[in-house]
Amino acid sequence: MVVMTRWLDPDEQRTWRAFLAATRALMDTLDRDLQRDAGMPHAYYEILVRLSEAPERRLRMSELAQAAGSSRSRLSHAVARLEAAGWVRRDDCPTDRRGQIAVLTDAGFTTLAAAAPGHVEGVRRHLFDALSPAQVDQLRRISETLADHLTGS
Amino acid sequence: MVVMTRWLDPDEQRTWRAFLAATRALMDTLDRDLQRDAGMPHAYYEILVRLSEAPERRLRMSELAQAAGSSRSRLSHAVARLEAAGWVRRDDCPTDRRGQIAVLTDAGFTTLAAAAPGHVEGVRRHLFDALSPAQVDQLRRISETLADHLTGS
DNA sequence: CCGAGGTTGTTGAACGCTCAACCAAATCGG
DNA sequence: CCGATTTGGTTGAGCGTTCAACAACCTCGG
Repeated sequence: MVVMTRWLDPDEQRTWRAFLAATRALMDTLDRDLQRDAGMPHAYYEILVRLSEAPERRLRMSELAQAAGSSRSRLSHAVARLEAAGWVRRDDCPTDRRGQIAVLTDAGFTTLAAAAPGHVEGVRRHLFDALSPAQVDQLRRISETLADHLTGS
Repeated sequence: MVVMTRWLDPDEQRTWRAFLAATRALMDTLDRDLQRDAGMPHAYYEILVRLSEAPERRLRMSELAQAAGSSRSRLSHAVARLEAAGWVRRDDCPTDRRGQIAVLTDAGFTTLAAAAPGHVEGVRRHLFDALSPAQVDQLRRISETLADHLTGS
């Protein structure tokens, strides 16, 4: 059976391309700034953030992967690098002998604290300063809807 | 001089994290689908799209990089791969001996035509179907504002 | 016409991500 | 209690991106 493709109309085209351009430019900028100023990509920064917010700054690998929106494999590679940098340590899990627990070290926390102001400033300048309060609200609703829609299917 | 960091308030935090989660999930999904169904990452798909829309399906490397939102280096590597796949050809530029012109081959066009319906369907399902018409309009304005703000600074 | 400086495009190394394969440990069904 | 299945995490290969360095060419002032 032949199914007709529901192509994008001109308005949707325009929206989609603007969305692509905007998100790419935004992420590229933040990523480059973070790499330059803190020596780490945004994905690693986010891992450190999630760890810093966890009780005792420790999380099971799989929970950390979930929180950071990362695959297990990606996280495993990433934590290996973060461990080599001295920013994260691996502990064995007492209740599950398969488990590993990633722990943010003091050095990791210090590095994160040094990187955060510059990064937040970038997010503010490149995202929030460009939008009206109403648009920020719209963006929140849109993003939450999309995130629900994508992770719930 | 010490400058106070303008931290994100809770609403901004929530917006930023939802935005991160949504864009990451969306791009990951589309990228994976495209890789599975068409054997190419989204960045390569976009290069083929831009070429297909150009007069005679040919563009100077630097214009193509601009159009696809890519660095020169990235495009150079990408076109090398696309050429190896037989989807793109390189011609010399007649007016500038430094120049190279990327040309979409018939095989490239055929591959793109085969990949497009599935990809567009994905964009529709994961983005437009989840949003109201008003939200699509909001997203367009927000994206255009951000893109202007980022590329114009 | 010449040389300085800018532009175009490529290259190779380092790095991060993906995917599939894999091991070890936990859990489930009978 | 035992085998089958599932879960947690790691590994290595292949690929795409970045960055810095580079070569070739153009351009513009003098």
